[in-house]
Amino acid sequence: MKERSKSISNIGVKRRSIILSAALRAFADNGYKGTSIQMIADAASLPKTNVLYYFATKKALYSEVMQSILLKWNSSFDEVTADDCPAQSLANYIADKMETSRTHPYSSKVFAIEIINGGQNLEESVKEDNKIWVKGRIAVLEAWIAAHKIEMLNPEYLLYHIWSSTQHYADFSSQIRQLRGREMTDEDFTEATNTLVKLILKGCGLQVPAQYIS
Amino acid sequence: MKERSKSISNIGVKRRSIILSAALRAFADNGYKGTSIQMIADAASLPKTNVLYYFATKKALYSEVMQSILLKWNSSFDEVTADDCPAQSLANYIADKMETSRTHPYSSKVFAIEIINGGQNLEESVKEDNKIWVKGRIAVLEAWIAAHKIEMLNPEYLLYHIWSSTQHYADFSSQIRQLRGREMTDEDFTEATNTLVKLILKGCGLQVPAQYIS
DNA sequence: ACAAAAACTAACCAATTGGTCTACTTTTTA
DNA sequence: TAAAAAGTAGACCAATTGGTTAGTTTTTGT
Repeated sequence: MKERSKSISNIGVKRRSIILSAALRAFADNGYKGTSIQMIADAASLPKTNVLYYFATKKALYSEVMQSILLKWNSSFDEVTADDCPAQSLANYIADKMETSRTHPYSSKVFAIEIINGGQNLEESVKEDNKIWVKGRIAVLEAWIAAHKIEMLNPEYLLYHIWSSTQHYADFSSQIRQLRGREMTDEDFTEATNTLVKLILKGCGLQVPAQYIS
Repeated sequence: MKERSKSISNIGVKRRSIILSAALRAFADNGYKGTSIQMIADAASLPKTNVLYYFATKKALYSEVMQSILLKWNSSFDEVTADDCPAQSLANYIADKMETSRTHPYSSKVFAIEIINGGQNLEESVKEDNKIWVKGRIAVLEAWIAAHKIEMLNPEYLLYHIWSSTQHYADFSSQIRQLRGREMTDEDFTEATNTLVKLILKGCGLQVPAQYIS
């Protein structure tokens, strides 16, 4: 059995992915400036020059980390239309975002720091794409409002509300851990998700889908 | 009229406060590591050594910035008891936090970055104080739940919900600005506050106080 | 087996950083 | 009014940083 396709820079692909993981974690814990290439190299058990062999500059490495983050952030809400059920769609979106917070906390943190610091390192195209996405989702929310399917409110603020309350569980995990004295378990996340779904859906005057009632 | 008390190192007090302001802003925009003493000195129109004259080390300066932040974060919710009206108390708390986001965005950002990065630079006593505060507030919320004044839910998650959704307007202001194409005005903040109050209070099964209906 | 391509790495470098030292000026105090 | 204290600031330093160079080792296709 040959393994041609596998062998083409297979090792390179693996190393790159190891470096990207180490970098993601390091950037989340220390910020862009607070992370040195040496730290990433150490975390990946590689010499510094090897990291620079795969990623020409620190900025380039950071950019790729950021890109890999944004790839993970697709959700079922992307395809929701005005014909879909608001309660189900919003509940699923909240649950999706909470799942991302649980499984990819470092991604959320790196993104958060980037935005807090002004998003200077985000490519303009990424910002524009996001703007388009938001416009589309707001259109759906407005259609629901017009059809009296959800309460009247500024849809923009509803989106911010969902983003902030779900991402909080990733970004502020250290504070949450400190307050409870232990890490959030999977069960805790389920309870938190159901609480959020209930709070937000009731806030919009919607019934909570059965699957989100604990 | 003499001015004895005023003259004692008056200039020092002023300089220190100017440096602290410049440092707050710089830390918010660039993170701890991303901020150099030189940057702060430039922003304060002082030579670098002058900054180090007032603050022995960068860490010491950062600590003082952090302390000044936490001082600003008192709110009427601190004194709320089980006898108070949940709807009014929670609505006021949300409005207080939104007002802090509006008037002290840099403080919120520096604090957020600190927590996201693990809170390594926060003194243990600060964390303990916060833990005690949270315990006290949770006790009040539990009393409200027991008295059927608000819906049954995990009070901890309600607190996180309020923190995250209000602080979002400070921390993620660059994203919000990008999406709307302009800064949030005071009127926008009022609308956002009222929207949040409505969402969260309805979520808890409470009536929105008249003053928060736009 | 072997040449080319890919992967790796030690040694090195210029720039920036936090911080010190020293000397000077201004302000306060007795 | 003179000494002491507070404030200002240039020159300097060791450590760390991102990045380069130049050469070696390993992998690969033929």
